[in-house]
Amino acid sequence: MPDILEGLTDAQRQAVTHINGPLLVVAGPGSGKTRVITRRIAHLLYCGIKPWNILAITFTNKAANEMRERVAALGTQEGVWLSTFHSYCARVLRQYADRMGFRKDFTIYDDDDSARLIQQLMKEGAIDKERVTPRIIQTLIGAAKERLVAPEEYEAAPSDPAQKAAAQVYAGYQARLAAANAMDFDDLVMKTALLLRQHADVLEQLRRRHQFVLIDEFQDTSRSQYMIAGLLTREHRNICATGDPDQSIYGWRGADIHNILDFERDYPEAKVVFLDRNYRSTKTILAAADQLIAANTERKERTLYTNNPAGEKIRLIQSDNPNEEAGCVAGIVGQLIEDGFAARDIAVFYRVNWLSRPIEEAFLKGGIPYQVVGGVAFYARKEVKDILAYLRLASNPGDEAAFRRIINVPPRGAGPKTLAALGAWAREHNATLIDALKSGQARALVPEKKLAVIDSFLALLSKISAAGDKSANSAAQVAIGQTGYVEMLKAAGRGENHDRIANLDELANAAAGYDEGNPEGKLAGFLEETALVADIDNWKDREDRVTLMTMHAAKGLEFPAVLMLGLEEGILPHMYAKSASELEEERRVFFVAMTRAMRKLYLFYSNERLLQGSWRYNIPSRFLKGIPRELVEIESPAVSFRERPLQYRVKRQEHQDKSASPLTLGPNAPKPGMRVRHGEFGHGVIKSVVRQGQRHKITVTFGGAVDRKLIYELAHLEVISQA
DNA sequence: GCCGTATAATTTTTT
DNA sequence: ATTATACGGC
Repeated sequence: MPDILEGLTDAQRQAVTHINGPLLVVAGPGSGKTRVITRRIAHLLYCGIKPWNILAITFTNKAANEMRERVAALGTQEGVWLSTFHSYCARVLRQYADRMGFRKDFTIYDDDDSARLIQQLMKEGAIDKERVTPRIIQTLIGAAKERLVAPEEYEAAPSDPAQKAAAQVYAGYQARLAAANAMDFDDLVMKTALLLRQHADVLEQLRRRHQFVLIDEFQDTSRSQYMIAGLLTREHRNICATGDPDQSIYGWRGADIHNILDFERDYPEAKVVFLDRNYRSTKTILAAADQLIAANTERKERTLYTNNPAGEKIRLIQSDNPNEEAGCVAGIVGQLIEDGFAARDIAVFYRVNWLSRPIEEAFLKGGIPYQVVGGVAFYARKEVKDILAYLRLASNPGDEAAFRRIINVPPRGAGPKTLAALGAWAREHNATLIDALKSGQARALVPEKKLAVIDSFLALLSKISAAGDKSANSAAQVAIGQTGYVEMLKAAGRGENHDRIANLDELANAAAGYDEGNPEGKLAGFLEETALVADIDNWKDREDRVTLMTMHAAKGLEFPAVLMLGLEEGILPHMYAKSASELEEERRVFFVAMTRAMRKLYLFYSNERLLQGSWRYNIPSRFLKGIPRELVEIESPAVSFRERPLQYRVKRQEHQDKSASPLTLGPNAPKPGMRVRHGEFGHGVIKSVVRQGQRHKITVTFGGAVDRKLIYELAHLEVISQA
């Protein structure tokens, strides 16, 4: 067992070497949980378990990929099932699609597609959308699916207009999805649960395949996900759940914290391992977080500890308004960079996406390189979604959402009236909109002049489809190059459409990248990947930029320096959080955010903020009072920060003039002699470097003359000094 | 009936 | 920034 157990604590070793029977690992922030999971998989393989008998579910694709790499570094991992819950469900459903009445090339509708469909059904059903928005109905239907409630079982409280509207729409919504051979995100999970429940032979096959099941971030699994896990493991009971109740922050999406809190009730024989030692943060930061979260009641009692140094006090900075706050953030970030922090070591977190705006402006002014995670994600860009709609429609002619999106983009003379007529025909004949375009009767609805345009549209789709059988990239090339989309952008362009065209190039690149990694995937595989990417999956953690992201997106990450914004009543806790349990979840969001910080933590609140169009005076977040006073240094920007952004701005601009593109600095390549700091092993000196493609395999001599082999790009090393 | 332009309105967290 | 909506021109 060469390296598998090396450097593990007792508790970690217990979790890694436990093989048969249920295992619960309650892992505090920064306690080496990912390490335990990857070593555990490596250990299972070492013990002779076949890779294809291991199923590991992670919260994001990024986590899955990271895990795949880390397991590979310890030996082979070829064949281990490693994916998110949604990807796993999609994969299973494709295999058994016929059992659920779908074809295996079904489309996955994103939130936007499903909202549009609901809106359309509301229009057809003449439901007043002033009082009940599509969004509310979407949430209600999602909640019903989470409880595995079918449309005919859905019961609405008579007094609730939103529920009544949902009851009216739900059946039609499912019917239209089925007609389009499409599923929404909630269907992926619900239909998988139903598949396992209703088809004993399928369940049997899957049970036999997945003999060892690991589920990470267990505190954020939903009831139906828990049910899937339970069905798969009920017989062999080899389920390993890892997570932390204090980091459960997706309750609004159906996550049920009781899955982890009550794990031992359903698996009484479970071995439980607590990982309470933190290797990430300073004593100060950890103590503050530990004290804060102690106020919650829905949790497992524990006390976090660390042997790391006490470090600096947490700094609490009050501003008068968001602009001042942004100026302070830019000032502090600039100072940190001057003090030797790399931009990639710094992160700015906020509860709601729109808080990033003023910060971006301040960073632009200050010449601070940054990247925003999420917000308007790449795949949510209009032009990207349009081209993807062409690809989707070519791949699945039933995809009504895709059809409606692009039938008239660029304009083909098919407006609302034509579309309504086609839609009526399609529903009457139980056919797709594409069928409607092809049928003689429906064609009679369309003016003769337009028929040629329609025919070339249909021909184009066949062409894309044919290209899609070769590769995703070739399909994308056709969709971008031959739809007239780019010409349309250019014609409308007053300069800014260059960005859009560049985004389409990037889409083609993404498709090419997919083809390279998945030669068998073709267009359908690429489409599935684009449907299930998370914002965080696109985070370029190798680029030397300051990261801006929501506190939710920050889960699982760590940064030497963290700045948290908008710590005010109404924002964190958010104004929508009312019940006691919702407030506890808000506190956990705060906890998750602060425990990302390794060495420096800054907390910001502003006295005034623009909320929903009007300026409001905010009071500081109640959670700030949950942090022991002696761990915090309270500062007013007027005293220590107001001038710094200006100084910094001047400096950075001078620097910018000299360097051609300051925003594209790559990470420094490792060199022997370089002094580095590792979160767990401490300070060390790089002894040797071996290049492996994009990666560098390095040997580092840490304090106490211990040599360790690390992958430079994965080890999260802090560079103390160059060689 | 469709197309283009202009105007106003709107933001919790996300697979 | 995107989208819903209205209006005038074709």
